[in-house]
Amino acid sequence: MLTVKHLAAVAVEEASYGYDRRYRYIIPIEMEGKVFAGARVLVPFGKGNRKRIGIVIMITDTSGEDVSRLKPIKSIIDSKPLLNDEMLELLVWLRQTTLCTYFEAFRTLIPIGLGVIFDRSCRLAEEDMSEAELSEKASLLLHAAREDISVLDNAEGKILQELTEKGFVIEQENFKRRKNDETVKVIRLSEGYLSGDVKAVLSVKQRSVVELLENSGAASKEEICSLCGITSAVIKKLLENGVLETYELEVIKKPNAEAIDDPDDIVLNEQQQAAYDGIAKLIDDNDCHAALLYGVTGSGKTLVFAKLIKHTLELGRNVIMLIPEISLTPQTVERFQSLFGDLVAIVHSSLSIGKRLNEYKRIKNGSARIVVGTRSAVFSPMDNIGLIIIDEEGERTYKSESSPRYNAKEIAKKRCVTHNATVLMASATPSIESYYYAKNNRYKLFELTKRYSEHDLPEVSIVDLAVEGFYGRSSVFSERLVDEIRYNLDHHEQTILLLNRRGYHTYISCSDCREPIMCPNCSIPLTYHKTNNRLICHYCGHTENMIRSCPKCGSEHIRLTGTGTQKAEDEVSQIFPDARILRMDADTACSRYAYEKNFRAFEQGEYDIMLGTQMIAKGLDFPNVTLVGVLSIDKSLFAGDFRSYERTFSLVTQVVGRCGRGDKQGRALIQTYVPEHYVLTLAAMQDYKGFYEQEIAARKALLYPPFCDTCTVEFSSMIESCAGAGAARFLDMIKETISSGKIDVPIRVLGPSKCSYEKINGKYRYRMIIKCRNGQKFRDYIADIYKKSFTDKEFANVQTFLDINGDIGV
DNA sequence: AGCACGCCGACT
DNA sequence: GTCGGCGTGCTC
Repeated sequence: MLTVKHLAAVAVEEASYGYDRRYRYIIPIEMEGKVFAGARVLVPFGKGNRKRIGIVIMITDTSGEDVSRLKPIKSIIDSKPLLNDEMLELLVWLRQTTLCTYFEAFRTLIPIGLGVIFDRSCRLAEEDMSEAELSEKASLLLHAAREDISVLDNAEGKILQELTEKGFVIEQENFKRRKNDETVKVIRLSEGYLSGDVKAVLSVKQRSVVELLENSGAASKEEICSLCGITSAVIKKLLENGVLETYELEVIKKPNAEAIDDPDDIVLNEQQQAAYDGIAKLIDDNDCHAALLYGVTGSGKTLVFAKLIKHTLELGRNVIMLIPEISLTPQTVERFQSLFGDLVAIVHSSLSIGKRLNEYKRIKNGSARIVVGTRSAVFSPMDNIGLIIIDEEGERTYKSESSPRYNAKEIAKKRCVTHNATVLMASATPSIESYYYAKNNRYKLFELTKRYSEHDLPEVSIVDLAVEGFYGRSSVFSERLVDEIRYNLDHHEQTILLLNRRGYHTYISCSDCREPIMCPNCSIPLTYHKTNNRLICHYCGHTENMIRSCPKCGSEHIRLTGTGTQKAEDEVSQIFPDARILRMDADTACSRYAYEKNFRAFEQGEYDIMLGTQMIAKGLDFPNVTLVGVLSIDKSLFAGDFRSYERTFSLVTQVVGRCGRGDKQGRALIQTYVPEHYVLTLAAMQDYKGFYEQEIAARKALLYPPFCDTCTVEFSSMIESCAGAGAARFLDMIKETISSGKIDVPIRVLGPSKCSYEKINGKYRYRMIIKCRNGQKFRDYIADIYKKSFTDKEFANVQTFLDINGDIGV
């Protein structure tokens, strides 16, 4: 072997966790110095040496080692690194802590617009060569290809390789950007015309175009047309005869955000100032810190954030601010744009690919210094971070539910360690874990207990549905709630109604055999939607026509029960025919634009009542809302996850906090069958600390986070018995480690058992909960078993995944 | 996942 | 004897 100096440790795309490793490749002499860690390369992989995209994790010296068994890199995809050292380290860490593959981690670190699709095409060499040395198979293939080139696409790797090596076939590798950068087509005078090689007799109109471009250099087609008063036909002709040419100009669009407010104008009250001072001191300290800002609803956390951001920028450092869901917090986003203008970059998943790439570039080149965004924004390629804010830190949207199953809070902490920055978590209802850490001094605790407006918290009443009369048969409204809504309508004040079920009727069953009508793919009852007279599964999206008779027994006595938002809307409009009602749920508001438009219309008083699912419960600020009605909360309370109480408490507290934000006192009514339940009574009093004391005691007694970590292992398969067998085998593998003494971490295994919704999307699901101590030792232990499952035949038809500290219910 | 190697049964 | 079944193991 010649002088090979360096090797590249490469992780390949499309590797399952079972063989996702760093593979070492020779860096050929001609690529010496051109291959970088954090850049992609194309490598031959496996027996067939099929080309795969790989990411270089590391470059090492050969140090004289025998290198003859290693393969060389085929070609370079990125001429410079996409990931810097911090991001590379984050990639490796993400894989290690969430048990995902290198490429799954890689994909979350770069915007989708930088992804490449690799495709291979082959053509035959033109020159004649002797075919004598070809093997029989290769010769056959060559002749077939001369008839029809497409046979090469499906050819056996080894034979094709022979033909390429001997020069009969030339392979071309094409990398396509998944989507073009946001570019504009620009027209300029061609090189040929400028150098005088292209001569043309120009018409008057053509002359005017050429003159324009001689002066301006380049312009878009539309600009030329309007400035010269011509149609595109003239340009087309000029392009044809080579006078003009087009090229793609990459644009970095300036967002049209202008700073119109000054953060210095914000005046903080005494409590806010105290919190600000304390947190600012942490930032100044230039060491990593974690802080929790517990502030009741309406206490003005956003103002404190604005001041802190301003302070951080003045120190020359940058800020990431995470929010749970961008479309639900348009007001927050607008607020920050009006304060900081185009220093703000907005990052979330409903942005177009081009826009996202654009924001990514603005962050990377330093022109955006504040990132406001959802979960994935925590990976923003930002240098010199001083502060990461996580607003509504208890929200479940910070936890990814698909691989890599990371929690943005953990990523934020990790990045703060690297940058010596401060992570600030904030909420009116912090997660039990966070508040526990704050009380135990792992986080610094700051509190805002006063509401910003002079009004007290709303007056909250719990309505006992077992006692209180309903307004009518099959109504979801108690008489009391109807009275309160009427009062509000009479006084021209606005009302928010929360109902956690979409659709019209939520249960369709047969009166004779009493069977509910289920989704064919999921073990979920179908929901009736009146607007299109169809049955819909809210899990997999399956829809079918409304049935006339029971599919089981043929009876025509179909019963429709249960109320969703659609029926509730119908009911409100029957009771109050003149009320203007806005329904907000996943069926009415598909796009972010629709959300914003509707919220704004409601804010401007175009509606009297807003009725919706929990999307309307949080973060919004409508001064004229003085009544909040929660139609039914019981289902959320008994959802079967150990976090159900915490989530219900948070939901009720937050929605109650939506009212009385202006200068009028607010009222809230919560309808329930369990009026005595401590979660509801404490939420009614907005007593977070009381709730925390109850909940932390329960967590301790039953051993749940923060007193342990959880690792969910889910097994799914189209074949029910396979899912069960996989789960049983996994448990056996754990047991083997115990009986052979190969385990040195404390664990407690629950299950495996069928998931409560046993079948989703046609797949049967089992899950197992492992209570553990989430550290490197446990992860190594469980990763080893997980890896083994990939080669175990019990798992042939089973998909398995692990989720550390995710949801354990459902 | 995909591909080759290898070790047993039905065939020239 | 050998062609091909798919079980097993590896992928730099």
